[in-house]
Amino acid sequence: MLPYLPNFVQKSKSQTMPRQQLEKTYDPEQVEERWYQFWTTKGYFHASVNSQAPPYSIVIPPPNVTGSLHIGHALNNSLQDILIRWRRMQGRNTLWMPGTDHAGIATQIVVERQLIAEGTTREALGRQKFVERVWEWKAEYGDIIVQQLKRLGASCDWDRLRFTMDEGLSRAVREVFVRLHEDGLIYRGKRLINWCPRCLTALSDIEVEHEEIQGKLYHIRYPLADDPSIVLLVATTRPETMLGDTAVAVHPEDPRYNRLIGRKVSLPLTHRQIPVVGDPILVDREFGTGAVKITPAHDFNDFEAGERHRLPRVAIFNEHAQLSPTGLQNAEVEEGVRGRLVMLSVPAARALVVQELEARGFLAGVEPHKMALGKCYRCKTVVEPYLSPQWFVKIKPLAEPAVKAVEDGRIRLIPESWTNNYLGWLRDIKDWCISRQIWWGHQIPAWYCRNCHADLLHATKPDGTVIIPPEAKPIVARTTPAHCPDCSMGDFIRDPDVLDTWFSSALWPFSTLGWPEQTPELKVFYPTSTLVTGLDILFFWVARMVMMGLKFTGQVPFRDVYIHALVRDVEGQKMSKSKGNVIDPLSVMDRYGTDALRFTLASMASPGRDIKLATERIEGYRNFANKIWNAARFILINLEGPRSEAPLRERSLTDRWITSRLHRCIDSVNRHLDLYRFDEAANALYQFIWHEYCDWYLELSKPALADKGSAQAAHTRATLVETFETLLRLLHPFMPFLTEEIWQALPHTGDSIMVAPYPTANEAAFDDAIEREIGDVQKVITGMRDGRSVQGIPPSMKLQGVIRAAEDEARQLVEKHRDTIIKQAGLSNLTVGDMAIKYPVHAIIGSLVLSHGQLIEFSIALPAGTMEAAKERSKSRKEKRLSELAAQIEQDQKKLSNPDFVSKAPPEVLEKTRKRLEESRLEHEKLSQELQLLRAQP
RNA sequence: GGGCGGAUAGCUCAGGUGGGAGAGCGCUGCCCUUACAAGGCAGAGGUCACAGGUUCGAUCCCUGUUCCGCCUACCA
Repeated sequence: MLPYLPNFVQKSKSQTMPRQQLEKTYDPEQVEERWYQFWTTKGYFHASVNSQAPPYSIVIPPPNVTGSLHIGHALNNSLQDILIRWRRMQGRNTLWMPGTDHAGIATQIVVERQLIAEGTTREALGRQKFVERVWEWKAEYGDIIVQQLKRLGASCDWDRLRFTMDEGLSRAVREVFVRLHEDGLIYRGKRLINWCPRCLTALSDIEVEHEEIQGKLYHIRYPLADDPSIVLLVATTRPETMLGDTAVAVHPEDPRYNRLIGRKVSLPLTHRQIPVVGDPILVDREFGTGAVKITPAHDFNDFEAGERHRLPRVAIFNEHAQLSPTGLQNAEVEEGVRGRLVMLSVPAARALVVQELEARGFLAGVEPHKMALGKCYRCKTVVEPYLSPQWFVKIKPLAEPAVKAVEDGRIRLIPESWTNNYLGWLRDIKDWCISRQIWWGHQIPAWYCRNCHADLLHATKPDGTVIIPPEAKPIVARTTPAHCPDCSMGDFIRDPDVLDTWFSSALWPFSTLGWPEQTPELKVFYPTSTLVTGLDILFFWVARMVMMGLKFTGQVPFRDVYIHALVRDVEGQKMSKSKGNVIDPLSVMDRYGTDALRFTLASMASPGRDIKLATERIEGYRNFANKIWNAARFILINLEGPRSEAPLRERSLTDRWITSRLHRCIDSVNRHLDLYRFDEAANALYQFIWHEYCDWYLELSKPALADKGSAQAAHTRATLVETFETLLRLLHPFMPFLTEEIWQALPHTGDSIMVAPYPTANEAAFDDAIEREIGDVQKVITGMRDGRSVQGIPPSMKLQGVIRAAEDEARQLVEKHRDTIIKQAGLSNLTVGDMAIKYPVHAIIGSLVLSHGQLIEFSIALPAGTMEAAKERSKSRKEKRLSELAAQIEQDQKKLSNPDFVSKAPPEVLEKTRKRLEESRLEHEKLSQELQLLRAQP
């Protein structure tokens, strides 16, 4: 235990310096690592499968192994850690399952870049060597993000750290693939998919980002084959694809064109003639010219139209999205143009085709047109629809139960407003393309018999990968098959594709717990309790986990899904390295401390709203940490002497007051955390600690502590320790390091604050009467301070005060607290009496109404000679207040003279209005008198 | 094109079930009052986007408008 003694204790013991000379500011740097070490060695993060306590579990959204902690991670994981620490302190058997994601495309890109820097390439290395290289890379850099999470204070169960490419998780992936295939929910087919010509792989629909751009709509003339005088005008945004057209569609009920259905047009720039077909689905009569070209190999709608009309598919682009020689040949493009077109990129091809069409009079017009452009979410390259054999998950049968689970409340989305989004997406979901043409990832467990496919398996890609044609028959199995079921030979080639990274992520909640084994972990911690995630991966990840969880465990993977917002910069812009507006959480932690960062993020996590983060805000919470630090210093300095064991009711009014307020704060924090209102919980803590505990309670406690030997001091010391220790526990989930550091220095029981019990509100401690009474005292003090502040009187100048009140009750209150008022309002003495007693000669006067409606008047004497200026300032303030009151009075009078209001408003509102009116009148009358007095004076 | 969210103090945002507008930061004034100048005390600052409606009463509920985000979509 000794090496972990906090700074407080070490310093005050090891050096004989007086306690007052403890560090004045909190230094997070030398605190954080020490306590994290301590927690880890003590094994506090580890969850037990043998515990009898009710479980609470969260699986981390696995960050990419290539990742470095960004502010989004910081938010996501701070919130998770708050929940986990809160529940752990509440006594739950808590598991926070950590891990990382192999991030197929992203990781492959990183390692490829490294190879290029070394002067070699992935292709030169070959698949096996390349994958080895990625593993080496992972071994070296893969846990950077893990270290960064630790820096953030994340209390993950690191003993259980997982990786999506681990053997266990890979086994789960294979198992799921095979079972889905057996159930007919996975199939292979040649279909049009989204293709990234830079990554050279297929992408799923949601991996395509749509960007609205100002494009052009081209009108092109297609003359009838047997009567060139008749021209069909088609409209397109992609004129270069016309070379691959295999039909033109018109609406069957469009009188302008329907007589042309069944005839043929000559496709410009080619030797081909293509049919005119009628298609009510594809064609919108209102749009463009009412006639559409059909290019089944390069457009999703056209692909489907092509199926309907059994049209041939002419693919003209290669995998790099360049016009391929064979494509152009198949398209029967005129020889003259073909030579100039070959190997051109899409934009170049478009320019040339348009130019050529125009030169020959086929171009009828160009108009501006807004359209959406699809881009690869990893590299931002424009995505092409590309015809190729791929693996798909038939998703509808999986989506339906996932819809139901949310509909019937087995899964709750928070905030609820995302529910419709989620449901809408799932109800309208399309099959999921899961194969990727990269090397890093889970290779698809499908094999092809070389013997049966002797003629089919010869072609290879430039990187040496064998091309498996769509008609090849896959054997899907958990391990390499021994014999071919058809020919019983044993020579196989494995499908070279790997699975979409999100395929393995979808299994995360149960694969990390050991599935398909029925492990104790799975029994205890599944379904998990809460998932905390950003809305950007609601579809990518959350929806798919629900589908897979239900399919393979029969249970939902989690009960609550808390969806937090994105972190943006002050301007509301998405943070990105290229814009240079990133706030790096690591440098924030260096500069302001981890606790300040965590508290900032928590306090800004309002539901359904993006977080616009400014460093000033973080600085503010760094100051908050320092404030707490100094409150702790104050308490430690004043701790000498016995502490009373007396029950609360025997303690002072202020002690009872702060206890009551503390328990309201406890109540508020717990309630808000229950509702995932991290912001409200954080704000309640901030408000209470700074503005009630420090600003008032610590100040009010000073006189009581002055006489160390007094019984009063013993009571107050006890209250200080009890309340502050409780407060630290209450704050711990938000600011784990600071609270541990201080807690260890305070009298406490237990080894660590992180396993101490979380405070619960004791309603018996709530005391309305005392809160009202102290509230009145605060009002009097503030009123008198205001008076002197307006006159610019320095705090060091003690003034004579007089308080008058007509009612005994009010005078008694003031008498009871006279010492407090004298001290806090900076008075030299205080005279209390009825309305007959005199004010000092040079005095400014004020008045206020107490909580029970009694009016009190007060005055503070000013130094001679300052009266003239003081009167003016005082006058204008009183005038202002007077007009406010007048407006208030008028408003309330109007209400109360309205018979509808009196008869229809609820009684308590009526009562409140009457009381307010009465008090306003009282104060108004008093103020008028004071003002008159001021005016009357020379 | 659909869907969702937002518009409240100079800035960033809170404001369960309608009943005297709040916080943080910033700003102004006075203060080094031995826990804290990363601080204390006090203060200024708002036709709650606009127009209607419901109601005794609307920042809150309803309708419409404008502007701004986000998600989604195959209108060539």
